[in-house]
Amino acid sequence: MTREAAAQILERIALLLELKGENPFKIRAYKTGAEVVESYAGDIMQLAAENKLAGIKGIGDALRDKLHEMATTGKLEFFENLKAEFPETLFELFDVQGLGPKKIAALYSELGVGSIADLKHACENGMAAKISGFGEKTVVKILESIAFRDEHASEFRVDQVYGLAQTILGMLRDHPNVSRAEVCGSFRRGKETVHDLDFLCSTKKPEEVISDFVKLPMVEKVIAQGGTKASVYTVNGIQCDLRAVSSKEFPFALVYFTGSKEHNVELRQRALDQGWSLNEYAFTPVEGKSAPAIPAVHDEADIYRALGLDFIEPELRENSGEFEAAEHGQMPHLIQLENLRGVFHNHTTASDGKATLREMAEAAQELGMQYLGIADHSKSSFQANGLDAKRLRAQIAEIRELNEEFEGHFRVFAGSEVDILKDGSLDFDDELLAELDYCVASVHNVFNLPEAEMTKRIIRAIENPHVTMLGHVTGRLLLQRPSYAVNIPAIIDAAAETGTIIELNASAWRLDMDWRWWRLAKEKGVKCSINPDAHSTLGLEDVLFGVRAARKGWLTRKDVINCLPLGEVEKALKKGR
DNA sequence: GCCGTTTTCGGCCCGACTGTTTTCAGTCG
Repeated sequence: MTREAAAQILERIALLLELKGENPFKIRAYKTGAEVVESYAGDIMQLAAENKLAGIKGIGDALRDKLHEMATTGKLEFFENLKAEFPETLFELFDVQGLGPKKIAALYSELGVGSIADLKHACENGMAAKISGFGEKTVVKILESIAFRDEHASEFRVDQVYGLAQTILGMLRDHPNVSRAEVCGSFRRGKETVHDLDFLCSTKKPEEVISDFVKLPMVEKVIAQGGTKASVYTVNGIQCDLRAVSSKEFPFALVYFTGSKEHNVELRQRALDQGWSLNEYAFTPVEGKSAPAIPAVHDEADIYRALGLDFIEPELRENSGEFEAAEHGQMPHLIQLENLRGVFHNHTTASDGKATLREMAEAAQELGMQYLGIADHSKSSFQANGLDAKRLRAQIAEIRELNEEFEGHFRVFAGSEVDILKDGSLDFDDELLAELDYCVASVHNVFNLPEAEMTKRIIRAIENPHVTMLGHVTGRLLLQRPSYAVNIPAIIDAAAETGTIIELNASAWRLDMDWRWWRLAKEKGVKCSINPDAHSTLGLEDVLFGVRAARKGWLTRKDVINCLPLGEVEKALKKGR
């Protein structure tokens, strides 16, 4: 059994015990146990199998025995028995906003609600509203949350499909009969969520490639299979399509299947203006029209060039200004992952991170970074073990001490992710903020303010001269929670005026501020910081998703402060201090 | 269920908000 599977079982035990109204501290012990199993540095399942878990904080006698059972037998009887008391689909109810263990327990025991479908039914027929503690508003909120969920039912965050996309692409490229292969569609365009993965390959033997594709180990169900295309569902319910074309057709098909539809419509119109028709296979002269000779096409750039355009990066193909830029030689030189020199906004075990300060610093160096910004939560974020003034000062001292070891070739910046309180004031006083190298200000509570009030709240925070950057501007969690009401253009204006950096939170859950706003921000002169918001050493690698979003937002290395080398970035963190 | 220890059981994470109820339980961060 993998550690992920074991951790999930412990988490599910915690949920079921909550439903049964067990001692909350016992429940927390299981949750902590799940965390430990997931993030333990070392092969915890091997240790569990060998009964060598003694001394690991958070794993006591009971969890030690349970982990041993899981590691050796592949299952846990205690969990099997517990699980059998409830329907399997019950877990999905925990995804509904506003539903916690108590309400779920009431719904289940009084109405037999055991799935989202049951829940929807019970809300619509008025039964749910009759349960004590439930009312009209609760029901409305539940239905809204279900609708939001339905709306995004077949969508996936990019982190959910990234590994799969790379694996399948690798397998296609390794196939003896495949010469070129690419992932197309919204994935290639760098969208924040996708609903399927579109693969394209060039081959002389399409049928063989297709037939091998549907037999890939991760394929669970074949939806359709023909001579040149196939659709399958993989283990995680992700739909993957493959199209096989000839080498000559490949560039045309690549443009066509990358999209967007709107981009393709404009592209085809431009081809027509030139006397050519364009489809996924070729340029063809339009009959009865005099047209220039069709040039040879070997790659996508040749197609754009033939139409008098500079190459348009896939991320920009949304028909939102890219054609004008490509026509006039104004395509931005988009930022690349390799341009990043450091990362801000990261957490450690001091608040809710899983790795220590030192571990984070080592991991950042391992990734080739020149600096690492720490920004643990502030005291109002109790749930995240936020630091109070005393602990923050101790952390600053610890960072200064650690920096001496690096002798200037690497640096940890001492920061804080300070809560923006309801009225726009900050969780720490100016005196303490002044002791930091930088400060990220973020909203973590009271999400339901009217737009004007929320906007005012955030602007007040960024007007503070100590606030270097604004964290996750809208608070959205992709596919799970919409953003709170906030006037983004007004925020951008205020950031421009005060010289405040806006974060592009690179966590695949957030990607916030959204790529759609970055061109405006850039025009106004607002700088971006691509922040992984890492809660573990692995989380640092989320900058990858941030760079994709930044590219989609037309950003270059000049727009992103963490492309600056160590010697220069410090200046960028100063804001009229 | 875990931890620490004044070695055998008491303490363990706080506060705001919402909607319901009428003083508070449940949820969320």
